Amino acid sequence: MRRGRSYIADMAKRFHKSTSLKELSAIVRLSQSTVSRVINGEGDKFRIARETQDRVLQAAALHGYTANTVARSLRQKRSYTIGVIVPEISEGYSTAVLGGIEDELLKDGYFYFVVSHRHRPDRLKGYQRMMLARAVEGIIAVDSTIEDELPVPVVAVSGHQHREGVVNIELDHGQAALLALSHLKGLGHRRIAFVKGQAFSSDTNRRWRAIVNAAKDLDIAVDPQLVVQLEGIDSGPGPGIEVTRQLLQSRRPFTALFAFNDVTAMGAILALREAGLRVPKDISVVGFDDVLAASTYNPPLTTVRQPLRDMGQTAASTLLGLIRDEIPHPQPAAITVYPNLVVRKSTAQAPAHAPQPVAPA
Amino acid sequence: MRRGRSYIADMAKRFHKSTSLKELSAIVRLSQSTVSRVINGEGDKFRIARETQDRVLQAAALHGYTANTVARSLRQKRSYTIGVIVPEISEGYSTAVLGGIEDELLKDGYFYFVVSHRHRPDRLKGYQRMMLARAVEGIIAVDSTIEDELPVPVVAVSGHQHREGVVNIELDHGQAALLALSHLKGLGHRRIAFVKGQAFSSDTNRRWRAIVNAAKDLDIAVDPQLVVQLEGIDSGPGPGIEVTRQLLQSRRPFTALFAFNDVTAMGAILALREAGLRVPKDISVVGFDDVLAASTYNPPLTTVRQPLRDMGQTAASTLLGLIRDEIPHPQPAAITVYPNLVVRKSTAQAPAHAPQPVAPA
DNA sequence: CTGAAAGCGCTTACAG
DNA sequence: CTGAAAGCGCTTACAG
Repeated sequence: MRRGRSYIADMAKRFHKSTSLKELSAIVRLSQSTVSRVINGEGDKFRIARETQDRVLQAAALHGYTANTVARSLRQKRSYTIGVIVPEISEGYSTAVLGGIEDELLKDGYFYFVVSHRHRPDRLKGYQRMMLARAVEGIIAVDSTIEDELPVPVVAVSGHQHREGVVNIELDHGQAALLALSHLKGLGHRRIAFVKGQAFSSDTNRRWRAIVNAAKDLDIAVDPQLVVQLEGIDSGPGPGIEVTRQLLQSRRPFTALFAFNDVTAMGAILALREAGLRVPKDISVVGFDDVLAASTYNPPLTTVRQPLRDMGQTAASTLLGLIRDEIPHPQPAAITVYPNLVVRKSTAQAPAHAPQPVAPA
Repeated sequence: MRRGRSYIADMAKRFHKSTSLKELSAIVRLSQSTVSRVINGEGDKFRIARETQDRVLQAAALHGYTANTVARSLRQKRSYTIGVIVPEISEGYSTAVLGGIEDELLKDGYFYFVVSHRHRPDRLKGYQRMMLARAVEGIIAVDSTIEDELPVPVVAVSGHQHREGVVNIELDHGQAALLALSHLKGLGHRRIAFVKGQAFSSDTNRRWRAIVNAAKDLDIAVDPQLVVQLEGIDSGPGPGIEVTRQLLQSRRPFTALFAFNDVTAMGAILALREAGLRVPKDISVVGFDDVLAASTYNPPLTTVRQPLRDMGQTAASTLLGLIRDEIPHPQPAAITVYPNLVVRKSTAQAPAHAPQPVAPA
């Protein structure tokens, strides 16, 4: 390989040795033990002379000493790192949660690895192993199911894993369903279509049961013919468009649609519009999550808001608590978080008669 | 702290010692050296008997041995980890790039830390230090400027840092501007408004210069009164709404608007609509990036597509090349990547006369 | 109050 | 072909 004249400089930079504890202690003429203690803020605990401490700290600052985290990890058998597993990284739901996780983790000096399994079980398993080999102290699984018993604490966000040792951060789906359905009922909707989530999403069943219950309580009939389910692993609007077209094709009348999530709601709106139906004039649509794009969509989405960022924060602080063993046993199986309804422009008064699609469906 | 009866079990799990090299070698009655070599696939290189190798591999599989990465890192002075710095994690642009980075990195056994600086210089600096203390072997900066000379290679995605040792992955902005403006010109637009990016975004100036050049080439006049600039650090549609309102208030006629990015385009459309203007009938709007939401927006956005995921992949593979010193010197200062125009529904034939806002502006 | 020494779990010259 | 031993850079009993 040919190299230019910057090679030497490059190499020097590459192998730039940052000051080690050994060097620093030689400089201040103290043992590594003492210097280490001062650096780690245990100076007072060991009653090291203030003056000595200052000398150490100054020298450290002067030489830009930062402890090598790898060595520290090896010795302490702690990595100050956790692993986060999400289904898909380039996607609103996961990233909102990641934002919350970051807030909480970094202020405690923890870093995190992120991996996305893209709904492939082998990737999910493989990454678990790799993260463990990297000594992560805990794992946060976002909308992903960890099947194995892991040697570190795990917190599941929307995972619903009722296994000993995992704490779930879960939304109150009963509340969510009630919020959405009573809003729709209040607007006069009686014939409501439902789009269930993909089978692999752990929220799917819980939310559906909650909807069935809420419908019963509110005295709303759930017509099985108006219930469709998302398929495939595509997390974009495609599957929502698809099932809405099917719904339309069945010619079963409805005036409102409750989608599994916002992206699906957007897909549904596309399909409705394609069939010549107006939202919300002809059909009201309610989404779920309140992702960033929900408010700028046209029409802005009425949606059940999940406090995604809070959920990330809670997941992180809970995991940290678990790692530090600060959470009293028995550990809670779940921490419930509450949704609220954000009413925007995709819902309106129900029309007198359920409309029919006009365009080529 | 009170503990339930699962405490012992918990602790056992927490301190679960995975098999060490020492243990494994005791089991197979070989030295750690030999076992280590076999595990690392250097068995043949050291001419270790096939049979011996098999015995080692089997025992490793049986006892689920995985080398402790922390110890390995310390010894080799390599971490197989890189750091990624983004402005904001919960945002379409960065996450698309992250997806590409992940693809490339994980297949080579590398992991990455992500941190977001949220446009605060102190966070940016602090994170650099923390990542370096964690021995990252390289850094990818997404739309962020690294000012210091770092002891590891850095690759900048849309960073434009022409400093020795950093490789920039950059879009061909000249091409991008030409694509957008000739599309608009072809539709008969002559009075075009421009929304420039925030001053802190490193793309802002380059793109603007490219636009000015392309306009000259295409013989399109750039009216300074129709040029506005985004302000603040909000990465949502807010700033776009704001400046479009100002534009409207100036009552300077225009028939098309070229936004700095898709989110801004969405904000602009909101503001236009608020003023009673229809998109694309009255005003055509062109976005930039082609984030996920662009295609589902209403109207679906005509936009200049940046191959974000590819840019992430290229950034990662380039960084890996730099780390392994496989890239010939002198290193390229930049790797250029090409945009393309995605024509959707937010642009149309220019109206005969520039429209005026009708609603309370 | 401070230090000498062991050891975390690997990899890798060096020796045979 | 295989192994004994050093050492990566820390922290932390243990000793005084």
